Amino acid sequence: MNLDLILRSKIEEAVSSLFNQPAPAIQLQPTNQEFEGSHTVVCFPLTKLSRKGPEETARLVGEYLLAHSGVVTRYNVVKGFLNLVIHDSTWSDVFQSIYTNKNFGTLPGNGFEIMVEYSSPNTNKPLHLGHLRNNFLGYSVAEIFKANGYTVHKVQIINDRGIHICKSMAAWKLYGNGETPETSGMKGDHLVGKYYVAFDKAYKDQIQELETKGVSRDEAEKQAPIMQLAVSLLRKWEQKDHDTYELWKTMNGWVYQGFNSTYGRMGVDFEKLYYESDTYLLGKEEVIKGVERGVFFKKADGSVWVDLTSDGLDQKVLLRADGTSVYMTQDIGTAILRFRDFPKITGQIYTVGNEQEYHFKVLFLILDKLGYDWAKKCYHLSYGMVDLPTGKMKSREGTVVDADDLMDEMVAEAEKQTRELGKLEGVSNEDAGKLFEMIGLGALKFFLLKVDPKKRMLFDPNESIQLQGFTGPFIQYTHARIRAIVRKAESLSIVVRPEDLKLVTSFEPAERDVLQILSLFENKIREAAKDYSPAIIANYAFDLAKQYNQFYQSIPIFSEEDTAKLKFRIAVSESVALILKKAMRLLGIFVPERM
RNA sequence: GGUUCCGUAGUACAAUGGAUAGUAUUUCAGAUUCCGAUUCUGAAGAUGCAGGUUCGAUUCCUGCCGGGACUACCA
Repeated sequence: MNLDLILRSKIEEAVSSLFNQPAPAIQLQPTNQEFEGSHTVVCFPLTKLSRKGPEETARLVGEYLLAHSGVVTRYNVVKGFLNLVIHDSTWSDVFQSIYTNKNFGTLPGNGFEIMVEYSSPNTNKPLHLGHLRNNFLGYSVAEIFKANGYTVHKVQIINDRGIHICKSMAAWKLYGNGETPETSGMKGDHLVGKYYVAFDKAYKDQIQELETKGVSRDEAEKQAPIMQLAVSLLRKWEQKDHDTYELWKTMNGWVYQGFNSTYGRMGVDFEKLYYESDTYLLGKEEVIKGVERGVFFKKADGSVWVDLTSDGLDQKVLLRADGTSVYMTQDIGTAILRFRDFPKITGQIYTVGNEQEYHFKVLFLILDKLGYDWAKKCYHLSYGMVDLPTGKMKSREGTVVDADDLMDEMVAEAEKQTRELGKLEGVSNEDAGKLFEMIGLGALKFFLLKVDPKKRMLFDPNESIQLQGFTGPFIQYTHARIRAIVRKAESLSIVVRPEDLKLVTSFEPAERDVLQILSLFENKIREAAKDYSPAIIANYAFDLAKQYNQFYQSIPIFSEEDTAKLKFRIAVSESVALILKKAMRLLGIFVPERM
């Protein structure tokens, strides 16, 4: 039973019966701490129907609920706010339904199928801090949709072709001496990234050298030998030149190995991978068909464009004059291919940074113009950049934070703090290692997810790993401590049966507060899916943990004589632990049994 | 220039148009016979500026100030 929904329907009933008019949307919100009650109805909007003052209107609704709802035991009116006190027997019913429903927080299948794309890296360098926000966000949103009853397909598109990888290939050919991940001991993606950096350095040097010889900057950029090598590799690749193609495959293979180990550590997964090298040709076909159908047009030089001026945007190129495809062309192909592969999906979520908002606006418009009705069901899950306390993260300023390095640091910090607390007696090295990993990564994920995705955010590694405050480890700790309590109860042979809960007929305020927030979980999951925002779940989990700590502090459990009350409190603890666990799962945070 | 996002305590984040703007952290003052002292209680501290819409505005509208992103035949 969902108390929120019950109350809403009762209030609607009250309004329509009292004022003989259909009820408008009911504004129901949690009651402020300073007033008695748990739910508050905002009655100002109802005054138009009642043609009475706000307080009188609230009083009438309150009286009606008292007489007819069966769940309200008292009410009070402050200005136009109607504060409702829910009957303890109703709280008891609500709690029993949560406690006995092991699937609480997982809504039944709704028959819809969607696709979530996230990560989608280039293959010329390792993942960085921005990718972490992307991966955690995409993974979490996918999990949230699953919990809402959707069938979800997690995918990514890998930008495996183009000048960027050819740059790494060029530098490797010139300076690599046949170095491989095996001979160098480096992770494959880092090795390829090293040559991308080497390319950049050599390129800059060569430009400068040419400029001192009097060549113009534009010319120097084109003439630099290493750039010419990269361009020739790109051309050879497109002609499927054997050696070039093999080198490309080899180096991409190194990168994929590196990525896979990073993804494994992050705890994210994918059902299917798409590669641009497979989709760009389909995109090209679609564009050419579009020209034939008059959706696009060709300029004198042979390049193909789409005109979006009627939609308030510019003209946008789709094929270059030389017939090669651009980023947009590939994305058109990828989208179409995905809907062919998964004909039942009703929508697609693209997890991509907000610097590409314009790109996706254009992409969805183009797909719509091509006549694909699913174009309207595509959504760009846009997120803001992640800043560091030390300054902005920009690759050209050399302050990119590598994802692997950052995870190492977080885990090392978790280890340091845990050791300082001296909590590791009797824990094997292997278990301790797993624990540091759980805490370090939990801190990282929670910190990146607790902020509204669309906002630019500041990541402070030190703050994130604190075991107190609005952090992942605080949630993990609370869960671990509850599990310890439950184990203790089990060791004392205390068994809680659902019927035991009926014996508790009245609650302390702290108990009611925990029950109230417990009962909101399913609403929060729905809200999070509607807003594509794991931040809602993160905030909920923190509130629940905090509320539980107050409950735990104010009402000691094992010093009680009253066994009914004792069992009730253990059941509350179990339920909180279960829901914290589900919330952590939705956020992709590992769940420790003890810390 | 155009489009767009953002400006909330020292710091970092909240607030479907609702009550005295929440929470964390920091600082200060306290509590704890106990299931795990990584807990709890109290105090101090904020909506960039100017108008408008209304019973009511952090939220919606207009202008200004400040910051970011986009505005490539790059990906």
